[in-house]
Amino acid sequence: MNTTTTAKRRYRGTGVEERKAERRQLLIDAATEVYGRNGYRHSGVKQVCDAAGLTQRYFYESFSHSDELLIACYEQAARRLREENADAAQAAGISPAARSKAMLLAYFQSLKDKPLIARLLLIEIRGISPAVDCAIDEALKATSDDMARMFTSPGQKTDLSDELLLAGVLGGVIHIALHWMATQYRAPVEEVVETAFKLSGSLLEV
Amino acid sequence: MNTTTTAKRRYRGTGVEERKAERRQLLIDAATEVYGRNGYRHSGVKQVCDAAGLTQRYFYESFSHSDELLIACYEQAARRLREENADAAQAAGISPAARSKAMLLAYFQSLKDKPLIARLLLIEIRGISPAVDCAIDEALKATSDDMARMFTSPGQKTDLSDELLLAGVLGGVIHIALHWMATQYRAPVEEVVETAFKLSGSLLEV
DNA sequence: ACAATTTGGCAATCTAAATTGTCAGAATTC
DNA sequence: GAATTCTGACAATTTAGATTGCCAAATTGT
Repeated sequence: MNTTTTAKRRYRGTGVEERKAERRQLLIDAATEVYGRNGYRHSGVKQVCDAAGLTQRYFYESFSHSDELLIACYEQAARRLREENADAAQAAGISPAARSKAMLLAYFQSLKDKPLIARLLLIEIRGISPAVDCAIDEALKATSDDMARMFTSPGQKTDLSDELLLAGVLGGVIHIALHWMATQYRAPVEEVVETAFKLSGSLLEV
Repeated sequence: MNTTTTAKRRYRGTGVEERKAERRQLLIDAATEVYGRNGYRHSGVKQVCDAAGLTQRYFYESFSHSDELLIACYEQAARRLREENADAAQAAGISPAARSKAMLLAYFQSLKDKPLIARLLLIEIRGISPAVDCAIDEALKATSDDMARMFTSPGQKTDLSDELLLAGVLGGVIHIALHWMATQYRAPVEEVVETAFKLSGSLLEV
């Protein structure tokens, strides 16, 4: 049906591995879209393959379970979001307040710009399988570390090792995002950032 | 097999409705246990019925979908928890700080005492179906309202209508609980309460 | 004791989806 | 242009579980 995909076919020219990797990435991107739209547990292998323009046969070429694909999607999305946030924070100078605000702005703006990814990252994601939960925990831990770094000035030796409080602030930020999403992103992003910043005040007043 | 259940059998003596209601409650209690232990999506109708000492036939007598039972379990657990918290807060006097601390203590203590219910309420619960999500949102909204009431002294006219901030603080409290649970409730409850209280400081400084 | 009702167990059915298998035709290499 | 490899479509198989149907045993009212 799709002769557009034919354009990239060179088989033997580019090694088998490369084409295989292309298909894998195609599946990840399509799945990110589908999962974000329907939710993981309301999407099937077939649906994802159709969206990717591939047949089910290729699904099993790259992934053994559905979970594996979900994890790949989640990790890709989470990594990109973290990178964007880190870049934004970098660009904001060294003041903890300025950096954390920049980071929050980047975070919320991304969620608004890519609502499907927001859904993938924040909703319907827990409890699929232990492996998925594990990937989530790792991503949250990494984000939590990022946050701790934002709130500490370079020379400062403030102890932001209070994991519980960090987890709480991060959870708060996530729920602010969830509430914002549930209300169709009605509030302006600046207001949301301000609210999240207020919440994280407990980290600054050490 | 169970002749213990026979003790309550009186059929015609107690009306059909009453026995039906008993069975329904039996299912809810058993399901709360099973869902808390395995997670909803890894539990089946059969498993729940076995745990309740009833056959699958009776499941369909009281519920048309599995979802319906899940919602019933969730609502019962959420309602009880809110009641306990409200009672604890009541008993703590009128100072907002004292009341909110009492409420937080009651909340975390309950989660520790009933880890299965904690799992049911906080994990693996989102995204089952729109109806379930709706029940969750309602429960969270109610809890959020409770919180707003705790943080306002009776005579005060402080405006705690900032839904976004309330959602954030509640989310933070939930994630503190999640982190606590994930680390086998290692930290003493007082410390957890203190952390949550610190986080909610942004509500008091108005 | 006997008829009527309720119960519990389990088999049969239905559904949906994952996973595997087959194969004809397209593209590539030589 | 013939042999080889890759592709896409789809059928067949498996699996898992929900949902329904049936019946013999237990319980009750008379």
